[in-house]
Amino acid sequence: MTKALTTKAPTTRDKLLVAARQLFWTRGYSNVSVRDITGAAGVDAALVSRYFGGKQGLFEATLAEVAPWEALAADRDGLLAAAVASFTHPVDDQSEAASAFSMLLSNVIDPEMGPRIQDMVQNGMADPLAETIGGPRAAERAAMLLAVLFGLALMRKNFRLGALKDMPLEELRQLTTHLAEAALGYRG
Amino acid sequence: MTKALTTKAPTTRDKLLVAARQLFWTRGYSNVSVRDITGAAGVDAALVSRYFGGKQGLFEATLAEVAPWEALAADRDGLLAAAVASFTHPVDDQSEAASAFSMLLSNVIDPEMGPRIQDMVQNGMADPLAETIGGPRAAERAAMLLAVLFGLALMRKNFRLGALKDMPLEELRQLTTHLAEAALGYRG
DNA sequence: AAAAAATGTCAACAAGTGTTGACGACCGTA
DNA sequence: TACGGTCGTCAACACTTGTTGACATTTTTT
Repeated sequence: MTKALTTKAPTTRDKLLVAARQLFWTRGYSNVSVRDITGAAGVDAALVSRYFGGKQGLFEATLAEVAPWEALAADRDGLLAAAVASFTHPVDDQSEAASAFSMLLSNVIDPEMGPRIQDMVQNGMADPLAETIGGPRAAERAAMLLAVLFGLALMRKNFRLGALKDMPLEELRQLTTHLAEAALGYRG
Repeated sequence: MTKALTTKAPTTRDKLLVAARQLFWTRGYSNVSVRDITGAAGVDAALVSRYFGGKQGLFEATLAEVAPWEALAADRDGLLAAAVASFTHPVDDQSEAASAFSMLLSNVIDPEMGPRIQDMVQNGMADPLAETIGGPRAAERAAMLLAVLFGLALMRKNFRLGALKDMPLEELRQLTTHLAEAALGYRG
């Protein structure tokens, strides 16, 4: 008999995945040790190698969990609103989307995982985004939009600029939309 | 007699500072080991503790070298041009300004040095920038401008988005100016 | 019940971390 | 010539890193 439908006690593999994602996605790959993860998960350090083949495999497993950027499901008209919405969460939001973006920021700096993250953003965000935008200079405008979104997230969550970090969400969306419109409205 | 005016052979202390800055400012504090630095400087690893009291002291010494943001010397009219100029270098530029900004990016993620960097940007860039901008919502507009500048630098140098990384500098400045104007022109 | 597979525990490893102290070489001054 | 101070070299330290293998335990299958 397989897994029941009700929520069961989490397996060791799942405990590791949960703890690994929480730590990797906030502190970055190199700044998290295997013992940090296994300590948080309450399991033995040797089990990382057993279940995932090692630290790197565990990180890859957390990457496999990242869902495609929801804004890409929107059409050209709804794109701006969807993009802005997906980037404006409360600062301490732990949701999938919020964590995923901060994960990209925390790991693109990493000497080991940087190239891996670059590919994810280029192929999974910038390229499809340019396709949705269409028209002349689509790639440039897509890059500008991402710059605006990531830049604001960076200033708010990582640099913790006073003006942004305590701003009401409604005003933040307004301000983000203003910059995003400028990005999409760019004409060489 | 003190140091002569002509360029002399660099002292060990200077060799360490040069190597440390190059490595710390590109890879981030935690991703650089003392032996990485001393190896690059061609010096024994023990001398870091002797001259700077330890790895942390050496990092602080490199921070002391960072010059104030030159754009802040401009008045309100020249601000935009100066800000854009200070952020648009060739991707592989090794100049003081270019390295300083990539250093802020690489180390704000770091669990140990993050808060230190946050202070530098808040007090050394955001606050004085808001003062220069003046008027209503000066702090918000300053934050937006920094978000645009850092966001574009991030997309270009760290995420290495195809559309930006090979773009001619002239076009990059044009595009950066467009977004920067939008940031400064924001009215609640 | 017996065999086989999966699962967890523990100690240890080689390599790398930052840091320290002993030692000798050098160089200025008394 | 002696002395004192700075400088660089070397070995070692205590600690953390990721990973491995031996062993015991539990679960599943035959």
